[in-house]
Amino acid sequence: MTDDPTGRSRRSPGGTGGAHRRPTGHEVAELAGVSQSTVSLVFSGKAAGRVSAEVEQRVRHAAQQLGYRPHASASTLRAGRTRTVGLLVPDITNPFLGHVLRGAQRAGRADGITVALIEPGPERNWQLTAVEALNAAAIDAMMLFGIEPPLSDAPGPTVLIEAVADGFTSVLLDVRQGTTAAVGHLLDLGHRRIAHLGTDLPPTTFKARASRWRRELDRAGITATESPEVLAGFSLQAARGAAHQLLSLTPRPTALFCDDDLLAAGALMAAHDLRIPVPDELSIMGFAGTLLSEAATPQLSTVVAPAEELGAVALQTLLRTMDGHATAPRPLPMTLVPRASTAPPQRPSPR
Amino acid sequence: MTDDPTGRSRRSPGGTGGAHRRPTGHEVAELAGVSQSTVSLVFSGKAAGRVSAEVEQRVRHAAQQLGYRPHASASTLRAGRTRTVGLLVPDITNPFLGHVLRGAQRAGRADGITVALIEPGPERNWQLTAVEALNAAAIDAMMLFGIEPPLSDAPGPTVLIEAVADGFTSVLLDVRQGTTAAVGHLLDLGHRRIAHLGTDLPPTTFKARASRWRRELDRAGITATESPEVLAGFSLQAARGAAHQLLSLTPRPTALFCDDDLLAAGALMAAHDLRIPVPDELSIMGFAGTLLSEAATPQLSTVVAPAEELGAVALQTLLRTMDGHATAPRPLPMTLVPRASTAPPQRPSPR
DNA sequence: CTGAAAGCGCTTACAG
DNA sequence: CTGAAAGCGCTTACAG
Repeated sequence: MTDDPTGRSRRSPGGTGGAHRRPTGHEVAELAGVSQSTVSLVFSGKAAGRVSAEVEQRVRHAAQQLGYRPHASASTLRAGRTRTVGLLVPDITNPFLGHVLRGAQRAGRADGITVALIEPGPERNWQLTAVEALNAAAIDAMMLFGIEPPLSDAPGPTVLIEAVADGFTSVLLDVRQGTTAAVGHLLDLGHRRIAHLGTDLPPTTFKARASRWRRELDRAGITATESPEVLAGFSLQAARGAAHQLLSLTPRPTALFCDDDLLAAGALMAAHDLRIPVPDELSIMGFAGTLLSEAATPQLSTVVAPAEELGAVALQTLLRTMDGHATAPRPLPMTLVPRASTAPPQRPSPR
Repeated sequence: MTDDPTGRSRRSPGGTGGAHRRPTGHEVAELAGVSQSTVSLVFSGKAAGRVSAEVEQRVRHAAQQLGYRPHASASTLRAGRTRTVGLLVPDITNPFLGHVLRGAQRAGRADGITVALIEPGPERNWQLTAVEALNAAAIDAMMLFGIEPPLSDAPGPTVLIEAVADGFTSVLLDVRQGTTAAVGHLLDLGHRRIAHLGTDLPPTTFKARASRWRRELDRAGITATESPEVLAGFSLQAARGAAHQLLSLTPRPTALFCDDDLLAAGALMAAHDLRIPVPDELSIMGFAGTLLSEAATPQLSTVVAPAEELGAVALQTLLRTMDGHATAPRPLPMTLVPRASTAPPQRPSPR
């Protein structure tokens, strides 16, 4: 009784903001002339068949009048779940991420699920961060983006996005199909000397591009000599350097298949350095369909990943995992978007 | 006693994950041979002068052994604050945002503050979203990025980032100084016909660029006729179109000062369309220093905003606002980064 | 169909 | 310096 936790009387400064005390379920109950339990039933969506339609109406109306919303923490504390899932990412500034997050958030909205974006600090690993978030009961479950956990047990329900590891459910892009589309586009244009500007990052998704690229060329009867490959670090400058190597080969490749738009942007820089006109003397294919592919000059032909859908499907898959029905969804198809960086090779490639 | 909220026994699936029950403060207390209150004191950082060093050690050790972390929701419920602040943004895919969020998160980490990224859905306005988050006690306070609220009262403590409105504390980039640096760079290179490719977005930050650009040219004795201006929508294609206009003027501007890297990327496309070599016959200045400026071909000279610092300062300012000491920090200086898209005009501009 | 009551795990005056 | 106790606002069997 002597007790007075006035956390929210501090709510006023900033805007001049009304320092209204939050109404509680009790107050709503009083106004509606029902018990607090009934109010809870209505707001937790468990009213069906337990509260009469008429009473539910009265409750909702009273709540509306008072501006009531259930207190998230009280609910979490009692029910043992936060209805928040974490999206752990190695790099929060990844241009792809915004769309994935948006897709996941929108998919969760209907079920009242919130997605929290979590980036482990530079000094911490994701495992530690995940365990802490789980232990603080800040999240119920998590999605790992582009992280391949070394061991098969995570501290809680987990889904991997664009990553694969033993014992985990993955939500993947169909990069094989995407690669086939990209390389097919170059073949259709008449290219034969199609080099691969890849990256040496560990995730499986990159290896899949490399092997599929090779397979498509094999099928077209193109030899390994005609189609060189260089693996670069995942950065503009690394890609630029690697592209320099590729472009100083004789005969020079007429097309570059790049593992990502970022690498393609680096290749564009290299072509510019060497005064090789794109697409007249060199075609460059990106991969992912980020803003970078649109903003590049010339605009990059690329294979677009359905980033929002990826996020949405990941969230739905995670929800099923939490229910114990873990089923991996089929890989999401990518879409070829030919733009200005690809064209037929200048003359039929000498054989 | 009949009561059994087993929220966390569901934690197992996904990874094979250990379904350890979370330890409570009580269990830590027992192991350490102290009361639960003492454990709480230690973990809420209020131990100084209230718990002996020796006891504190014992508590921490016991906690470590059990893997204890205070339950965030229990703490929130009791203390009346979440230690989470919202970062409300109109567009979660803005390439600038990642850095701002990172800065804010890192600045908050020391104080145990978490930053939640919130994007109102397409159909909802930010006010509604903010009120809901606040009412659900999901956040204590918020930062609005690039949103200028029409009215001076927000539903809770609020700080504006790169936006200005009556009655609110703002955290700003020094875009005037940035503009001076950008335009000064072009003047130093010898340009006189420096056009402005601006945007018609409402935030004050854009108007500041326009007026400062004009002022710098005035000071250099350059007339309005020599320095045309076009305002475009904030998109690549809009910028491309606007740049076309600017570049078909006679005499043609020798330099373009763009309000943002995105617009500069659009200008680069227009120059490419018209076969105007950059920087030989046209210099293009970006603004912001996003990935776009690095990935462009040629790389954009730009004025770099300290995005992480912006986020960090915003968070610190918000914390002070919540304490009632609202003081606007001084605008953060921007840094001129000359790259490959600017060079002296081809010949001394005729006058 | 509705209500009374216990209890989730903390924080916080207060008493000692 | 330490502990006992109340209570934050919900959810959830259980009884009626």
